[in-house]
Amino acid sequence: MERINFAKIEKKWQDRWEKEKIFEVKEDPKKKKYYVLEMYPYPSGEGLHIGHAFNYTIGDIYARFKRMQGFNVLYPMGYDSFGLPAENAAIKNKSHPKKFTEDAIKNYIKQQRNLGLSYDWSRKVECHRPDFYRWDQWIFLQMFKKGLAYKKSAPVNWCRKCNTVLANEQVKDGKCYLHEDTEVEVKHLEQWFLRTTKYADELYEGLDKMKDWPEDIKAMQRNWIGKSHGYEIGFEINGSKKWPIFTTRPDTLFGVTFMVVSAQHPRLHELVTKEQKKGVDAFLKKIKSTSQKDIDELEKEGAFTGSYAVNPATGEKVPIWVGNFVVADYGCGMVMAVPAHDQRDFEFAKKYGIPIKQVVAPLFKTTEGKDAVRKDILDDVRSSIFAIVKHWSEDKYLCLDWKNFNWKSLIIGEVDTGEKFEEAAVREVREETGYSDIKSIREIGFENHGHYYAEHKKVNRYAKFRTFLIELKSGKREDTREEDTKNHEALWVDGNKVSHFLNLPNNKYVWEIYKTGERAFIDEGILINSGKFDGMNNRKAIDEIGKKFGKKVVNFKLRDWLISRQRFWGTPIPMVYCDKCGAVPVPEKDLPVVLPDDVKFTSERNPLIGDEKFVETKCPKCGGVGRRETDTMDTFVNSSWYFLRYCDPHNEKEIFDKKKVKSWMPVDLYIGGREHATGHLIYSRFYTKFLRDIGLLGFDEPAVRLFNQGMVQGPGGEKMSKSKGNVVLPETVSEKYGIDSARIFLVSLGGLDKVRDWSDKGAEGSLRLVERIMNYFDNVKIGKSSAKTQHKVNKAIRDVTLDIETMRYNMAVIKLRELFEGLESEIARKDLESFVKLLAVFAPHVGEELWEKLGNKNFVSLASWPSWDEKKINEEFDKIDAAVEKTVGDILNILKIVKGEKVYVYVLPNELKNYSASEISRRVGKGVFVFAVNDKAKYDPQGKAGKVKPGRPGIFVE
RNA sequence: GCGGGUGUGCCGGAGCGGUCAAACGGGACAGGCUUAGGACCUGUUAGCUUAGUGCUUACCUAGGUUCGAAUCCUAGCACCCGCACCA
Repeated sequence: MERINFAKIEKKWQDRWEKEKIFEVKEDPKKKKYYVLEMYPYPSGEGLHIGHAFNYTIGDIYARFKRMQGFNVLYPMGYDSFGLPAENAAIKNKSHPKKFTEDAIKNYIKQQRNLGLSYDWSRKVECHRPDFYRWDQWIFLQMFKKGLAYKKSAPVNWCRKCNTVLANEQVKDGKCYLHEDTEVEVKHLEQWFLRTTKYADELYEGLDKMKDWPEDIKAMQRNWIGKSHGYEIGFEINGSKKWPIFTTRPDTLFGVTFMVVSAQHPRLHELVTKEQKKGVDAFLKKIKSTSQKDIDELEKEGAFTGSYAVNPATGEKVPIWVGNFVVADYGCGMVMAVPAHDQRDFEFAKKYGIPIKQVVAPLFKTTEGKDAVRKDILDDVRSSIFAIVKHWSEDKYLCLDWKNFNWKSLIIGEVDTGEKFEEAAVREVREETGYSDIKSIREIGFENHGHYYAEHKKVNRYAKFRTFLIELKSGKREDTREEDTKNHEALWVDGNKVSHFLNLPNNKYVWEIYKTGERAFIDEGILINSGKFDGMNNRKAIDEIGKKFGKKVVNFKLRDWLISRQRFWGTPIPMVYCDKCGAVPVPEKDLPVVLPDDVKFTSERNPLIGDEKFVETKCPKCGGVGRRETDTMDTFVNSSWYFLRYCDPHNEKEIFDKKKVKSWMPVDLYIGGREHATGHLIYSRFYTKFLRDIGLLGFDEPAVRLFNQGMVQGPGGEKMSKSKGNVVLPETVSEKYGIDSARIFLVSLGGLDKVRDWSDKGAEGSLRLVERIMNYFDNVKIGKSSAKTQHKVNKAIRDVTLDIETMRYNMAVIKLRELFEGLESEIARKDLESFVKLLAVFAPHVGEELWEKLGNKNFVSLASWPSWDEKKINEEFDKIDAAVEKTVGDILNILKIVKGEKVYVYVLPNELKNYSASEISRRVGKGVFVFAVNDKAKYDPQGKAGKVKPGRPGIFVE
């Protein structure tokens, strides 16, 4: 087959599309709008790789599809052109980041054009241009007016490599999001923040309504915003002021034995007494010197401040510690510590010898079987013990087998009046087993309660158990009384078999605690040591105790967005500092504050700082000497609203025309990477809500539907990277297979949201398809479609339409393939055109070429999407195909037996239609003569065909 | 620890109650076409078996629901991803 010159075809159509501006759109009240958007890229010097191509192809296919369906499709592209790499490149080459950036953009545009993407290029936005970033500054001023932009001193994340601070969202795993090898340091600086927390609740609750966003992204945002319900409880400190603390577990209030304040708490010094200052300072110094990495596995540490708080529930005085595990800006920066019921507090208390007070006890209530609590019998409340008795020389434990009750237990016993628990444990072991030579005894875990029917005593027993480990010194035994031992047999059980041996849940539980080590009890249980709340279920007690001692509050993990960056290549923050007036906003009429073009990039330092022309200005308020803010904004500020600017990209009077935005927004389909889940995708939601509240927008969320594409990896399943040398470039791919084949290949590799590996073999497969299609068009006869063809075409239109709609492009391509396989050598023009239309969204250049070949003068890109006729779809045809399939198999089987001879095959068309004979003939190859026959008797004198089962085609051989 | 997700043939990957030994592609193998072919066409690709069939074992594992399960439920295992000292 002659090689097709894809490069020529691609160029031809890309030029025509551009020349005739067919993808440029205007608002049109007569058409329904559809806004398809891919996250605009940072124009890096490296250009696009095949992963980008995949990303854009997803959107392009959808945009083309919607356009052909008659929607007025807005499908723009732009560049996130502020950012560090450009600045670093400028420093390296002693040039200006603008030059670097604009070169990179040119390259991007060229590459994207070559992918055949149907962007409306007239709407391109580039955020490094003053006509864009002046509106960043304008929004900042609106936020400033509303108190949503503010400056404060705070501990901030500093990246040494970026030489600037970072937002919380830009710190991943303690590392900088741009430099995975660089640990973020903490610095205390005056910085500008945007008050994202004002919208925390709406950002959180709004997620429930976003049905067309992926679950995982919404989960990540929920987790990031971190809404939690709890109570604020005031603790009196040092006899005077009340400090509030936040807790989700007020049910454990009676168990508070100390308080912990954050080491970063701004009011820490008020708590530290003279006597303790030295200790606290030493502690603070120590934790400052620990690197972020160590903090990850850090043990809980702290120091006593010397102050005390009063527990409002018990009136007890408890010490206040400073600790490294309390976050300063979450909740109140101080926590009530309940070591018995919080694992962190538990570890801290163990380490510093602080008392542990249990206030919740696990309850094991038997509700089934013969031991189930009986309703008609009163409870008998008793104090009881479990004893874990360890063998004097081996790893064995003494257990009881209660044959008549089907219990397998540890040593269980009741505490007599006036007796201590330990004494009872020792006594019970002696009475029930005879062992009496004890080396040591210690308590294990917490009190736990059992509620069951005790058959041997005929009572409902409510037992409060404490557990003791008793180690024997020797096997010395005393005599036992028969009445104590008649119900059970004492056995020594191997340490690793005890867990299987025991069959009572509470026994299993205390054994588990003994084996795995003691820890805080955090599960559901019954309150104890809690005054009048004793006996209450702790879940219920959360509200009961919370209400009594505090007030209900909601807390968020989300922090305000730190937007100051100590770098040049970003939007200047429009503020002026004046000795008299303080921080003064630049008046709107003076916007934009423009980045100078003539600065020298000589060092790592932000060159704005030394640029007197930029810095020196007048105070807008008093006219006196003013100095401009030299920090710039985080680049995520630009991406928080760029999608609005596409609606009205050249407006010089205002940020955008409200009417235009109203007619295009919100984005109907937003495509981009998962990595933006908790950054860009939260920021842009925040901006949308703010702009709505100042009256510019009439909707709540920027994007109706979000789609996260999967990553494209290198051939071996490895991430593409320059260092590995496995980067696949779209240019190379285009040259080898044509970009249309590559587009088809990329989207056929399985779900679009799944990871995929590039493979040359796979791309060849798609190329074969494209070549076969083009070849078919060279030979096809245009005439009439058979009913079968009509069936196939209509069914394919229906299926492909649905598959594209639901973004199952891989399935759509398969349906297209199947359709193509089934096309016959003669076909109606309309059906052939439908096929081209379906193909054209995936393979736009080839689509146009074939469209033209069919004699069309317009563009298939603007043709209307084919509709299908349900009446033409007849599943019978698929059954016939299956029958043909089967018959071919059968014939080939027969051929194996009658090898080498001429074979005549007669096909009885009980299931097959007449035309199937030629299809069968084609597939079984030469040397076999296939005939369709109607008169069975005539061709089948022996009646062989009669043996054929109904529902299958009959064949027989002459 | 919390949260999201995934487990199917040699590989990628459809299927999500019967029409499933399981689409489609890739690979491998066989045959045809041809001077030749890495190009194209046709077929095979769990095992056994038959002249068009039938059977067995199969969709991570173990149970369950059902006349019937790759598909639904329960438990477990494995892997991937995100967040994580958030009180």
